[in-house]
Amino acid sequence: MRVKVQLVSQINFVIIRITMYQTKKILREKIEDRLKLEWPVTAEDIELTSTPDEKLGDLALSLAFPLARKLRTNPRTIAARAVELLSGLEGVERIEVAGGGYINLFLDRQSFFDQKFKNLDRSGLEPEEKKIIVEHTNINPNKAAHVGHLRNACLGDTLARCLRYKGEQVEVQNYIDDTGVQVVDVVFGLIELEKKTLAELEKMTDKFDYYCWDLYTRVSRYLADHESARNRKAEILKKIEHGQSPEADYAYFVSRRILRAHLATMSRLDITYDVLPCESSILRLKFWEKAFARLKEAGAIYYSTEGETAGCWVMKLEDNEEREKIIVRSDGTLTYVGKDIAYQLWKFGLLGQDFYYEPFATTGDRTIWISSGEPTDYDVHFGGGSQVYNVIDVRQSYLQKVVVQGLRALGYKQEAAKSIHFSYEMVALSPRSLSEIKVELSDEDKERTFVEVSGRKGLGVKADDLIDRLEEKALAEVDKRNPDLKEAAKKLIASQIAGSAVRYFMLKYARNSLIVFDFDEALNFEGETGPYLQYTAVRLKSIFRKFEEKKGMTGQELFTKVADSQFDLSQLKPEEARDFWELVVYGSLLDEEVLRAIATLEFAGLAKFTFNLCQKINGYYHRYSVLAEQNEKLKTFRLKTIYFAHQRLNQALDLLGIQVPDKM
RNA sequence: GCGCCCGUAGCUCAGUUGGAUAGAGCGUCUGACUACGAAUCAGAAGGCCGCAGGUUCGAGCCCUGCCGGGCGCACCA
Repeated sequence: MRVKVQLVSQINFVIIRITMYQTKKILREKIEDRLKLEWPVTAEDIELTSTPDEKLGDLALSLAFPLARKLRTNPRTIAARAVELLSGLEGVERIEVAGGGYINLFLDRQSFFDQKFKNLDRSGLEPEEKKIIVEHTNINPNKAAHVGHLRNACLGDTLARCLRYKGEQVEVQNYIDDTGVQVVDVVFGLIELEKKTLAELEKMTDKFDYYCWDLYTRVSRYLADHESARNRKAEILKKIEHGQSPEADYAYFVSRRILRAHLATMSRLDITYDVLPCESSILRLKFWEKAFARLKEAGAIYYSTEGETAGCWVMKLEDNEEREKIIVRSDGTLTYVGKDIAYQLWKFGLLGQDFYYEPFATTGDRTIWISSGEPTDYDVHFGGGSQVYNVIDVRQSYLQKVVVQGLRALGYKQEAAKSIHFSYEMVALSPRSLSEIKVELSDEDKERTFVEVSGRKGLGVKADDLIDRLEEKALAEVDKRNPDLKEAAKKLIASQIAGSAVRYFMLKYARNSLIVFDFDEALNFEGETGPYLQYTAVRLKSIFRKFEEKKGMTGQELFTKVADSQFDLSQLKPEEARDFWELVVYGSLLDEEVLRAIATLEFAGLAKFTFNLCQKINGYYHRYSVLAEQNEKLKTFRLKTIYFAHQRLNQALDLLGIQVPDKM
């Protein structure tokens, strides 16, 4: 079932962005001012890191080590002098030398607490780009989506969320290759093997993407075995590229129908798009011709007259003079790279031309627009970004380099530098998962410890199958714990749990790490998983629900309206003071984690951070009862503490695309 | 052959861009539900960080070589 889900982002936590990022920023400047009077230090030398243990301090400087080398003296001497120079720093309680020369800072907790909990909306994060384009998903519209596509979409969607959190304007594009060879294969199958008319296809109601998944595999095998059929395939390709033919009508029908299936699959994970640029529109509007003329003019490509590439337009590779990449084939047709160069130019607004658009679908209150080669009634525009992320797996690194080289050759140095290939490793299948989906392996594949997902071979775990299984399992768990809920509510919750499981699973691995997909791991709801994070947030939510029921006051009202001076940190027992502090400091690191994630294009750290935050939260309220606390001041203090943690967690979960139900 | 990536606990993986005692989850073993929700929490065991050199105050991280595995190098995308 497809459940329309609400975006979590708009409601609760618009205001609260308590962050260590800003504290560090201010401290760094002050430290630099003081130290540079005596030593040759710059802002970059002053890196405030966390200490390995809370007892050692809150923030650490290791600059004594490199400085000692430069000044030919002892790190401890430097550190000791630095402590003198930094004495009385605002917001810092004391400074100590530790180890071989670490300078450890202990923040003034009361003032950090007071200040941070008052200045709620000062994050210190600022946008740097005019507009950022994130291209992801990009599934050939000829078959069902599989787990490999899910990794791509989860990474791309999370990147977009992080960039938006930072304050950037983000446009999410999903490129649709509706005239490519993969669609051609399925059209060939429908016409030549299945002998289906368009009218018959339109009557097919269920799982068209699954039907095409099988058909595509059959066609691939058929074409491998029947060389004579390849002429017919080539003919279909040309007709589809040219448009205005029965074959093109099939391609249009297939690609749109499958595209809708993909969008439905992705919406199950709360993933959506702004615009769907189609290859057919690029061809119709002759984007390539413009790019072609410019590439020729700039001498970026040339007509080859000898060797294997005779009769083709080719590009020499910058890093390897020996090699050349064919851009236009000897029969005059365009390779994928050629189209991609034109597309990349358009993304930066360098083509001097835009697509036409029309609405294709809506998710929530957002419209998804699709490109058109013909004028429409809608005055909307896309593209024209100042920075572009292409989320594409690592196997296409070489082609991405060629695209960027094309931009550089045209003199667009800036845009070339701002073209970022977000590469990631593929998803492969374990032998066990293969036996679960009952596929037969070639003898060669049987020797391997894992097998690459392949749409052509039909080797893959379909995205909807995985999500279905997760929902089924989640529904059973929800039913067990909340038997009184209505059926629709249970299903909605199950879908949210399934989504969180998929998303966390796809994000927890570093992008360079190959995922060998295993059902047992993906279906796990305990430990470091999406549902664990969700569960933590749900329990916090219910604490505040109960609080509101009793007191008629929301957590936010308590947090923002009840004065901080009511409670003095020194009244806490040392153990609780420590646990409180650890939770607050850790929670305040979120913004830095987001910036790091963007800088390194690595979300595993953000996922792990969120998980660790959950562990700390669970531990905290396990040790200190909140609503049952008799001392009202202490109770208020604890409520505010977990409210803060709750908000930070909600923000982190929103970035990971994980939704928080009321119960689960 | 050339290029890129990976090798860390029994398994799956982190490791903050060279910093303090290498961390999680799963699995195994102990313990905690008359509940602010046990999808949880507390604890234990488990490591020549593939191997060998080098760089330096300091290396899982950087350099070189080797071993093992993967992916690219199409007139496919």
